[in-house]
Amino acid sequence: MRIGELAARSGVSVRALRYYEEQGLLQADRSESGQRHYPEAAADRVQLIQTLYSAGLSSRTIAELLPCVDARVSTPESRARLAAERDRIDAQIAALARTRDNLDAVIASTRNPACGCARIGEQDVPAQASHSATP
Amino acid sequence: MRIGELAARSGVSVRALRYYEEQGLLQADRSESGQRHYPEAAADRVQLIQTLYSAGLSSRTIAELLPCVDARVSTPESRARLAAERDRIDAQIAALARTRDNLDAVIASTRNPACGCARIGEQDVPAQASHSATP
DNA sequence: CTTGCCCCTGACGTCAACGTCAGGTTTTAA
DNA sequence: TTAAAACCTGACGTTGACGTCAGGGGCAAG
Repeated sequence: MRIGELAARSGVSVRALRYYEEQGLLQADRSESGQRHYPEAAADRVQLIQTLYSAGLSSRTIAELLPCVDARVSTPESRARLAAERDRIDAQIAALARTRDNLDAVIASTRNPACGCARIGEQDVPAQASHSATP
Repeated sequence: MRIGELAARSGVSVRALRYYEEQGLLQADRSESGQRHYPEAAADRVQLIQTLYSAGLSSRTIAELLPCVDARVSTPESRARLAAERDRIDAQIAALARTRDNLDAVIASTRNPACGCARIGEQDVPAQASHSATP
């Protein structure tokens, strides 16, 4: 399939697909005249790329990890890299969950202003100068 | 306290604090000579702002929501806004969890390439799956 | 007084993931 | 055959949350 159809199928722009290729995330065969031609599986790959982007990975990181995902082989370094990204995502999930709970508390307190609910931002930070770290 | 100390305490840059003020997220008293002066509570507020940023909220959204957090009152619109952000964060958490599970599967499969683990990116796509014969 | 550190206000620079436009070629529909 | 649609390669524009630099002021210590 050509780039327009892939864009339509995967829900990203043509420009984005060309950008992915530029970043080494997506390969394409070229026709005689230079037009890109993709196999069916490209749609899944684009979905995967989008998923990883939305998880906060950069193009460079994705480019480093995709080959080992493709081949399903990993060096110790790539395994460490994968595990590190997994842990980063875990931490991000935890932080988001705390934020969501805080938002819920705010919603509850603003719904009924008379209550003595805990204030948002007052989690349990006994010491000072602590970054957003593991609870 | 002055801006340098607040920056050191909250772990963000002086530039960021001035930016927050510019965006209407953080108020400061001014000394005679124009220097910013913050109360102790400002550190907590900066933490909150950082938390909301890291949850993917924009300056504008934060600026719209902070007053109702402060006053703990909400109009129907702001409640809806808060709930919408909460739901967005929930969805983001779910997507991240799926990505993390995918990453775990990749890690497992690359750790032991001989196993027949599911491939990443194949979540629930019941459409046709024409695999080239990968043993 | 002057040295050094902190502070001020602009204002331009950065970076990533694209959007968009220009100018030209290829493919497809009429 | 021809016109529209799709594609190509540059290359510049956009956005958000700052970084960084320039140029100048304020204040306690030596």
